[in-house]
Amino acid sequence: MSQIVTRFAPSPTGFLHIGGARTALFNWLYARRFGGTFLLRIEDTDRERSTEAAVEAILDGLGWLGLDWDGEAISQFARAARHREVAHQLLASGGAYRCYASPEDLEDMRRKARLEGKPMRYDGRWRDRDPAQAPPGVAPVIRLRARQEGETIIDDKVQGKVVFANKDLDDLVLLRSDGNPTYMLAVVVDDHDMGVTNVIRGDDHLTNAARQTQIYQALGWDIPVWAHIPLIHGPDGAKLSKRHGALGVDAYRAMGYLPAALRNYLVRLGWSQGDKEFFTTDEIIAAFDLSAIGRSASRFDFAKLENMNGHFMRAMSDDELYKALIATLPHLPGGAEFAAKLDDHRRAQLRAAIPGLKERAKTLVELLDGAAFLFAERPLPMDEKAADILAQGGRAHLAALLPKLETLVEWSGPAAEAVVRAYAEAESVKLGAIAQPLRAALTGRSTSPGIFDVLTVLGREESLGRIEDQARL
RNA sequence: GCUCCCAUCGUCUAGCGGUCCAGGACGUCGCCCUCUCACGGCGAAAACAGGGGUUCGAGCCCCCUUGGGAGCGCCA
Repeated sequence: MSQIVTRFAPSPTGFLHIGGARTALFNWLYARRFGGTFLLRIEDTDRERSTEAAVEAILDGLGWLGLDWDGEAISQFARAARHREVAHQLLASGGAYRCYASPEDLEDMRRKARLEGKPMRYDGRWRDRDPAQAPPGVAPVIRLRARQEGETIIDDKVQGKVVFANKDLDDLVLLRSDGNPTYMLAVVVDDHDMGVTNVIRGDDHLTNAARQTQIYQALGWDIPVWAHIPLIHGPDGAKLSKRHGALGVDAYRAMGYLPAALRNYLVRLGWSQGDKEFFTTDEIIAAFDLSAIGRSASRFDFAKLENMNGHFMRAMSDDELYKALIATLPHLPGGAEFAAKLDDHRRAQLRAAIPGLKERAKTLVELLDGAAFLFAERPLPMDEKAADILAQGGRAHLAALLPKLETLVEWSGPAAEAVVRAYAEAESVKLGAIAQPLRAALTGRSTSPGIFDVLTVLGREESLGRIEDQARL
């Protein structure tokens, strides 16, 4: 088997959205699976809409997702001369011809086609016309002299065999009148020159594959193996657009998702291996194959992503998770302010709190939120539920408990627990009746990690201070 | 309109003619665990779009209908 070469070819007209990320992932996986090469090509031939910022966003997004490409990213625009060369080569061989039809002519064709209920098709008026008849002063385009009879067959790894009648495919433009290549030409030339063996992309390109096949044939080049994967839809089943769901991958980072979780989720959207849901990246690489990809579009479901992310967080070691949180801080809402407050003491507290926190968080955002009590300053603001707990007899318990806690020689979870339990027993109340007021006083909320863990992480001085603040009111 | 693709629980999916009165996961709802919230455990409700064939037998094959989607540019 020859060496596999795949590529991801985004156009830098905006951020890297989730659909593009999945396409990149599949290409990356396929290359990694078969020991091949994964290339990146920026399709920046549309100078009007391409921006440097978008290129940056795409590279950043791929980097964050862990999809490393081989070699330098290639700029399609920089290869325009080569595209022109190929167009002229085709012209010389008779595989293409100059077309002098004006935009108005084309508009007429379009109108007529619509009137007759037919799809717009270039009528080939210059296909066999003597160029001597060219109207003066009109810059021609170069069109492919496509086969008009027979069929063009796409043997697709995902879609199966798809047949297009050549009569339905017209003579596409290869080179614009301004001398710039079209996407169709550029893709074929670049994929060929880059040695791309497998083209994996969204199935919105399926009909393009037929047109590109014709170009390959005219050039006498080998046709790559096609794999057109189904698109992702938004939660409501409609096409993923900026209105709903089609966020840039940076947004997913800001929502606190882990790259490994997002990869797992994305690959399971359309690809499966029996009932297995969770995969390490190595497992996916080992198991991935195009033949297991379904052909129907799927919806993006945040609930499942979130659940999956929670699994990944819990599966991580405390150290890894801690590092991931710190590294992601600049991207999380409120993360920058949080980072500013991080001194050595607080880093240690945060690290110590991770085991209790990670059971309760599905995203890094939730993890950060759960850690908020560590950084709260006395006197703590109480949320509504916490205030309720304290108002309904909680304060009295705290006042009674405080001196007992103050006598503790050794400040530890088990020691504090012994005191609290003894007190609850003496008062003939359930542990919860004491734990909840404590929680309220210590965190300002009605939910938190185990209360004895909180006591430990906060330390003696801060804990007693917070309890006293509430006991005194 | 034309061409092409698709169709199993709300969602992602398993199923490659009999072992499926359809399995798993998320979500939902109970119960258990329990200092709260989570986690975890147990359990429940929940689907083969409809209609024709083919076959001894169809979720799996064929056709039609319906419903989704994509493409039809001198955009990519």
